[in-house]
Amino acid sequence: MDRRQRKTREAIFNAFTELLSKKDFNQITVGEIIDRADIGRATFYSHFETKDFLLKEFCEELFCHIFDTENDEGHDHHHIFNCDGSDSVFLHLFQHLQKNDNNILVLLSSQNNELFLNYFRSNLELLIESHLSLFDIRKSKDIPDFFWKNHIVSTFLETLKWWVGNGLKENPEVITEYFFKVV
Amino acid sequence: MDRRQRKTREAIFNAFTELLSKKDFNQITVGEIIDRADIGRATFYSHFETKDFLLKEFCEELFCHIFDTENDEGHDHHHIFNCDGSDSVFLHLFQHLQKNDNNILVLLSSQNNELFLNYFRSNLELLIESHLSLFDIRKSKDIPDFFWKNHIVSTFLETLKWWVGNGLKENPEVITEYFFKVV
DNA sequence: TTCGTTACCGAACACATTGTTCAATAAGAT
DNA sequence: ATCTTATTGAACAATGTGTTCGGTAACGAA
Repeated sequence: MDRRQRKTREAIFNAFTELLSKKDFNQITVGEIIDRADIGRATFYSHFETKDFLLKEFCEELFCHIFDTENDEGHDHHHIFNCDGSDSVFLHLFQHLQKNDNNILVLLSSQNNELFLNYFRSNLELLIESHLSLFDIRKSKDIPDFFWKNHIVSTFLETLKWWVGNGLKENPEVITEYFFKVV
Repeated sequence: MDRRQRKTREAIFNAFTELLSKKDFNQITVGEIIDRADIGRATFYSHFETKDFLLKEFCEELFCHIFDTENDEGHDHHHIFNCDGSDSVFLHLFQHLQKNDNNILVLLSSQNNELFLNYFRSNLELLIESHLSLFDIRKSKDIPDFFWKNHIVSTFLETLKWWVGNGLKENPEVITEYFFKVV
């Protein structure tokens, strides 16, 4: 990829992040983005078809980044559901989010985060689907699997939102404990 | 209130609902609303400052409607947390939503429903706050109240969204049972 | 029915935002 | 050194926003 392309793309993403931390996605205009990124209007549209596509690619990139580093660190995710949550994917996710990514935190605390959360949701669902059987012992037999799956994912995302919204005061370990206890 | 005002207000709301069931809030224009409602542009703006205020008042009205009818039916809500969920507020809410309001279902299944869900959330939080002690026996002592409160409300809303998103296939009683079992 | 009030109309308006086009330029790759 | 391509800046039509205003007609109260 051309160095110029990379630079402008990054400039756009940076400007976008800054604006996103200040105002709602819908209230951000392309004009503001290109002013802050200091690029030409035509350049923006040569990179992104519309503002929505910018958000989409932004989310995708962040999302890939989370799960790539997760995998790079060599965790196998067979113990998703060990009792206390230690060494689970969920703990790793909480830890990762606390350490690394300001961008992700911005997205999670902004209003219009549905798109990003949906990426999260669908991937977590896949993850959980393949390990739901490990959870069999403790789950009530009266409740269908597809409800359980949705419940676990929802609870994780809501816990995450709550944590971020409250300023990341608790340790990842504590949050993971809360999460496992309520689920 | 002038009969003319009521009529236009209703016409706007109806047009808004129809459009909301077809496309995202952000993609709806004032032009479309007034065309469908068959009113003048100036009239729209004499009723609502902006499109966002329309959404706001729309949500408020729907939301009041839910809780008003809840109260009119003379339920006292002291048994929010009886074991199986029968005769709980939650059951009544599920029942009410299934029977009555197409508008609310439209809002719940649309993308941009954060505003409406927030009304829901904050009122449910108040409701639960005053009855959280009734739940003491079964909740784990290691988890702070404010996390529990958030968890219960989130789980209710996520259950509701899941139910609506899946086409209201289950009975309200069944959904309430699921909800109570996972919480 | 009458009379004063007020909501609606509709057409026009300035304004902001969007997304496109194009030739010129400068920075890339090889 | 040369070919390629991203960026620029300015202009552009098209669309949407929110306001204004005189004229009309429906309204509520007497």
